Amino acid sequence: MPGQRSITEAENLAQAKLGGIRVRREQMAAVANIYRAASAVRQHLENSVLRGSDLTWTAFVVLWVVWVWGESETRHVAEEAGISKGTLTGVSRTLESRGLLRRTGHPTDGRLVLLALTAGGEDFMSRVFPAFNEEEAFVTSRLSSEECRDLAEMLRRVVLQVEEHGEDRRRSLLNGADPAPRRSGRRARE
Amino acid sequence: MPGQRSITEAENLAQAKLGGIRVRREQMAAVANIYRAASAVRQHLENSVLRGSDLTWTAFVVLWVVWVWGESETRHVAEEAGISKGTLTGVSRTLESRGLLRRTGHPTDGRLVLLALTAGGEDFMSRVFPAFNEEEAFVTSRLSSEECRDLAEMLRRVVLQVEEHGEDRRRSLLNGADPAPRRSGRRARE
DNA sequence: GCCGGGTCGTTCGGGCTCAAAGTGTACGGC
DNA sequence: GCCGTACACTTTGAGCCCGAACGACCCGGC
Repeated sequence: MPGQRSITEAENLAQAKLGGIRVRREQMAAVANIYRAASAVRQHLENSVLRGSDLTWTAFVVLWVVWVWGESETRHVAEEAGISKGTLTGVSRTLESRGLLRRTGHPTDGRLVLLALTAGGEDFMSRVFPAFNEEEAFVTSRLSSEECRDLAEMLRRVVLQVEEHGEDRRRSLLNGADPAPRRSGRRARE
Repeated sequence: MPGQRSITEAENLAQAKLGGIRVRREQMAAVANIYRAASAVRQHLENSVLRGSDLTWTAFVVLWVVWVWGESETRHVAEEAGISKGTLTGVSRTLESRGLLRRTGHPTDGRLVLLALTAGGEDFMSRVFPAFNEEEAFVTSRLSSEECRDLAEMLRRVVLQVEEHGEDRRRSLLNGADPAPRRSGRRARE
């Protein structure tokens, strides 16, 4: 079970595997737990409040972004929701077919598409968001509000570090070489 | 850009949307940032150390689990890696086709399948893990080791809360009703 | 007027994701 | 030896996921 014990155990085993090489344990444990917690929270929410309406976490996040920000251009929604533009095309189509989201062309710029909630979508969010927030409180119930604030603040620093320096870092790791191509993805026409 | 400002702004907008209803802000911000940080970290690692070998985060995690724990039964690997058994079937096949993983039937229990690294897999991990750990240090570089420990500890409490009480919680939310079926998934034969 | 560089959303390919259904093995009771 | 229950992995179907390629569009310069 992925509790505290096995995490520590895994660290020791990894250390042994590497012989003399230094492992940055605290950093490794922090990253591992960020991911573990994200999965646990997502799974809990998908199987509780979102299950009844058969929405995925991602679909809900997109809906939430549009609800909060109002009618928006797709690229901003993708950015805020943390998914790629290509993924948003699919997700927004799913939400449209469920009658929760509306897609409209921009009146003056033909390249843009605007997303907005339908009346049903507004209704859905004002009904489901409180339940969602209630579960957010449930999963964090072993932390005080103060601790939640600290936790959020530390995570914010991780996000900012990657946002502000990630690209440079990746470039310098490549050391001038071209980035390796991805095995999957669209190919040039011939 | 999903930095601190927009998060706070989103909270205020959500509050306005709900009128008088209480929003648990700290809890909401904590959950939102857990997910944001997890995505940022995953994306950075996939586009740096994992890109050259064209492995996804999930594939790497599976490899890591098998590397650390040694030859293991698939259900334990799935559990540790935080993915479902069905997903593991696919991922382990990908890794097998890349020559990094070996799948063997259990010598005495025909139901079990054992996963182990090939020589190439061992080689790969001892080469790539140090680089991976280096990036874990990079993304957390705005936190002290002390703060990383605290962060990991708080996240551990979130994970434990969901693991220990999540199922009961979901059951009680349903209030005796049958869980809603998922739209996707296999159908009965007729 | 039109041409070329830039931007936008969409398409595409390979792969991941889950849960439910299905297949096959194990093992205790009789 | 056979039967039923339990268990472990695989298959399936619908959908998410990314990034590169693509086509439609915008706009400044000429």
